[in-house]
Amino acid sequence: MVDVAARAGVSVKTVSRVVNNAPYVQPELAQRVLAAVAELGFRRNHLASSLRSGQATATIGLLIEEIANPFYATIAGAVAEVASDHDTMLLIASSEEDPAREQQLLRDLCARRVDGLLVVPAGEDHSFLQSEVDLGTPAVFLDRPAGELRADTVLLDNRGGARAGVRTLVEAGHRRVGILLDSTSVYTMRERLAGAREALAAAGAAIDDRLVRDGIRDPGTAARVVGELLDQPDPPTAFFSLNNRISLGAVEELHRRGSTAALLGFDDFDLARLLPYPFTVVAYDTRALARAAAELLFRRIAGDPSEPRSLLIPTDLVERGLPGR
Amino acid sequence: MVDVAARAGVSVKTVSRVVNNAPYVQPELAQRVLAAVAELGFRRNHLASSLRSGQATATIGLLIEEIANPFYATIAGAVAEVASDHDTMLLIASSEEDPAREQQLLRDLCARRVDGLLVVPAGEDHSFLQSEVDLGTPAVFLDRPAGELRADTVLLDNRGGARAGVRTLVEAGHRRVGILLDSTSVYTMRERLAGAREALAAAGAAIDDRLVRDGIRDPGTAARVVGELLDQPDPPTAFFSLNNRISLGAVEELHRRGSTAALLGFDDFDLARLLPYPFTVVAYDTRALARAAAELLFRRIAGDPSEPRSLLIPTDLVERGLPGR
DNA sequence: ATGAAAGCGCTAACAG
DNA sequence: CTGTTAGCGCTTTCAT
Repeated sequence: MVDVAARAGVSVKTVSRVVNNAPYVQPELAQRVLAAVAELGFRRNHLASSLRSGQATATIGLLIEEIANPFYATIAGAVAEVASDHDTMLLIASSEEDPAREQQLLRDLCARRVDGLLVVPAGEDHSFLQSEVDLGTPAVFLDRPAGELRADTVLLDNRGGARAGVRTLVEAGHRRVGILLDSTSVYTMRERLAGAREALAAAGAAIDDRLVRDGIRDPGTAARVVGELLDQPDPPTAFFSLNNRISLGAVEELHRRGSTAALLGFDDFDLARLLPYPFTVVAYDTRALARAAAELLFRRIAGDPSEPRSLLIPTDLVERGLPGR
Repeated sequence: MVDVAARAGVSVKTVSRVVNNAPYVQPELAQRVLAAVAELGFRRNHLASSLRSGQATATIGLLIEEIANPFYATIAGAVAEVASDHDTMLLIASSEEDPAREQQLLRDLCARRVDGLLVVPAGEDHSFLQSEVDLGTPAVFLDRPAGELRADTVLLDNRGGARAGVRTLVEAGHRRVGILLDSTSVYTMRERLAGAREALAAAGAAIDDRLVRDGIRDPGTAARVVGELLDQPDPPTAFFSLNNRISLGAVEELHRRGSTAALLGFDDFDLARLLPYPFTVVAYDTRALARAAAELLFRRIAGDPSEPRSLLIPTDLVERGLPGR
């Protein structure tokens, strides 16, 4: 900038004004400066700029589990759009479900002085963020609630969606429902399970805990567990799979066996229509979830001082066939 | 940092040393500093640090078309892993296939003084990056070659993969092959088309340009075009679809008609096994593509001064059934 | 409307 | 081993 100023025969401050499109610069001087900028290939150092001006790195941090996962990729895409509307760049970090790593990454994002944080939390305690939030780095949590920290939160209606879905199973006459999930250590799984329990309880159906199977991490395991449940005496007449990885394995096994069990899944699929076994899903709008969170964050960045808010994104039951009992 | 130094009764330099784990600090002083850091909630300002130290923002920029697209999400995931190995964060920007936007985003990334750039190019001319590269911001292009810029490039073997795939069609007796693509303005499509032409030409099959259809952007259009081609006199006996969006539509239409045409697709599917119509694909390792590019970039960042390199990632023919003529 | 000087928070270069 | 000083590139403040 000093070089540009020298070349244009003006002060650095004038260069700064021109580069930032500030008013009150004579067109003639501005021309000279622009010419010098072009000749010298000058590019403003954004780091120095935001160091001096205090805030506004025009960057937000997004912390997710894993960017390659389509759910998080969809979130990242929607967030990127909102960020782009605010001329803001996106720093993306993947926690890989490791709370220690999550904490380190969040600290690092703060050290880079992002304007705000969008977090799909992995850990249970985010109190370490309190000082950052107090110091003016707003944080919005999405998909899962923050632990030990009062902050804005945007969640799916996991419980309500599961309840509505399982209610249709009950209404179709099913009482023995096999429930397949990965881990109760994940908030969304607990909520979905609770919703299922509520719907069954409302029908006066005692829940058979032997039909609830967790630890299912991949389609192969899901297929095996479905087989085991079907092979036991008094097998389930319906299944509720709590995410789409599990649904996939269930579809395969039910199709393979020519079963007539009903299948309900949480999470929609792009290709559900083409799969060889009909099933109904509890769908939701991932982009709406992410957009709501991002827009809330930018409102906070703009200075909205109101109390922390909790938003709930509704789910939608998409019926694609559900055999009765 | 000044406050921490005062509190610990040491100089700022000592604080700096402690915070950066520099050697030659008495454990006792280090303890005092660490205590002061904790009490004051001090967090090092990464911006100021990299401003002063010249380089090393520990950030790389990734420019892609659209993060929500699974192909790019997979790339981002693999890049994030490599970056994480180098304690580096990832700034992701989506060009949305707009060359002007691409240029603006790349300039912005440079203004933020990223240590390097990973680019899936959208535009045809990247000469504007020359000065940045000369000034020490290395750039590696992936999936498509850079325009008007000598730079490292990592590409898929689009042409070879298409050639090998279509050769199997030819060997199965097919001579009339319908070719479905979105746009010849995209490098990868041109290459795949060229590979298909080569394989057909090698078999002495005159290419019927009426069987080559472009402008197919979605599965619905793909299905319609497949129908049109099958309904014309002397229809194709096989189809080659140049990406998986198109393959999806083709699968649907062929299945719907109970057709016996062979289907070959470029791009593999997660769920290909479950789809209702058998087809063979030219598969490739997207993560390998991204890893190779990222590793090359970090080698450049570390100072590798050798000539720009071009890497070619091989493809793999996955046969899942291919009816003969 | 333009410029001079100070300083954002940190680290490099030197002293001690 | 520790401290002092200067300065990264920019913007703020206050003159002019």
